[in-house]
Amino acid sequence: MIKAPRGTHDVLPAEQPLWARVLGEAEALCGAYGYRRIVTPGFEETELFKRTSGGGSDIVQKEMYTFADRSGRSLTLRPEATAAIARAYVEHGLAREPQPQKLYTVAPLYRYAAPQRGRYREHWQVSVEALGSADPALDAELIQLYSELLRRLGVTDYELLLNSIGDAACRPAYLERLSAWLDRHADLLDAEARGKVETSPLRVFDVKSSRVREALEAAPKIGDSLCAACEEHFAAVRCTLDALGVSYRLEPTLVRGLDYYTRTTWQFEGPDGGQQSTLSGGGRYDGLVEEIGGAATPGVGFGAGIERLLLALAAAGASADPPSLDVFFVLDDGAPRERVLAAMAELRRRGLACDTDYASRSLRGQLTQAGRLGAARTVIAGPARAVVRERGRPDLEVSLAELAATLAG
RNA sequence: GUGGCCGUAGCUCAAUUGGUAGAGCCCCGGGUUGUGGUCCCGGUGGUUGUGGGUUCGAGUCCCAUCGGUCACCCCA
Repeated sequence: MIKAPRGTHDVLPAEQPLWARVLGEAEALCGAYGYRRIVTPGFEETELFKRTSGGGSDIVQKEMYTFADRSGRSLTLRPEATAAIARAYVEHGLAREPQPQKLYTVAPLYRYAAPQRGRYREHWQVSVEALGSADPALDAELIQLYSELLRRLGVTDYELLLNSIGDAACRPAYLERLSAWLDRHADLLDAEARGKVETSPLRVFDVKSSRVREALEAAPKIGDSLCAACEEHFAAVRCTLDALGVSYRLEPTLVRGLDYYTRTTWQFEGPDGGQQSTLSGGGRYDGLVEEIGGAATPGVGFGAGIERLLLALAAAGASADPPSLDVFFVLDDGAPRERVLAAMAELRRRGLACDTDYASRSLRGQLTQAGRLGAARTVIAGPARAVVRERGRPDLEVSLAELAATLAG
């Protein structure tokens, strides 16, 4: 039997109401905050992601779905949305429109990682980005937007981690200090940490070994090495978050997986006990647009995992109502089906949700089906007359000719 | 990519030391019942993830493979 590919999943009709609620709230919020929807291709030139994510990133090193098309071009299923949005921003001259450009997209992303609960090879994210402004109020706005989404969906069990990782002015000097420290204390590190010293020293802070972590507490932190401009920016972000009533925990070792981040980085951590607890994550990327050939342009944004959010929602016991049905038509023996179908079409034209039996069910079976579908009213049609049945009301008998008018009125 | 655990009907699960594959729910039909709910009766549905192997005989043991899950890794 052919099954969905490893790491992918179907979203069945029964799950759609909850998906619609999540996506509906997300889109409504983006609109309320002035973000406009953008849709980019599902795949891009491989070079785009290689350049922006960074050669040392896990995405580029082992997670991209890269393939050559029939003409030999190297293409990659998008593993993240920000680079694609920045590409569109440059390509279509959005930089010449009023700044900032506040954009969002809802799209499936592809990463060849080992599937696990809450971690898929194809997963959906809502990505929200503000390009063209370095205003720290935007960092705070984006963070607050997502916390508002959580609030609206009833997710309260989470934590916001916040950090600043500096910029091109102060990070290089910090990395040298860190590297020097790591060299001096190489004996304290394990193999995993040593491996990172070469590729991306910042990420040594990610190691799991508690012994190494303890040792690293004495290592220089980026927060103590920020230049004045970064320091000021970060202070403004925190100040605005305080004003917005968003609580957070400063996490000096929070480093995100993509090379393009500068200054503010953040992550929302959900309740799911396992390792896949990140609900959303983002940060500022003031060098990204320039990296792909645009003018120097600041930017900030985040990606929020839909499946992860659904997991948190399930933990919070959330549910959503299935779509409602206005009228279900039951046909008794001898009922003229064509006339009933015509009446149904007329009602649908008037905006009523109608359905009937297509499975040759018995009268009892049809009534059961009406109940299952949650029909507000049920019409039991006979040869010449019909009974309109509505919960809490006496049955109403009408002729078939009056049926559509009665139900529409 | 590495390691542990798991894989029986659409769903949740049974099946002595290897001996013909079952139940509940769901679905369909019927009976009961002043609504379609309840209760009762009956029925449909499975090459036991897949492919090999051992055996007179494999859901059960062995190998491989696919998938899930947990951990590593990493992230959403």
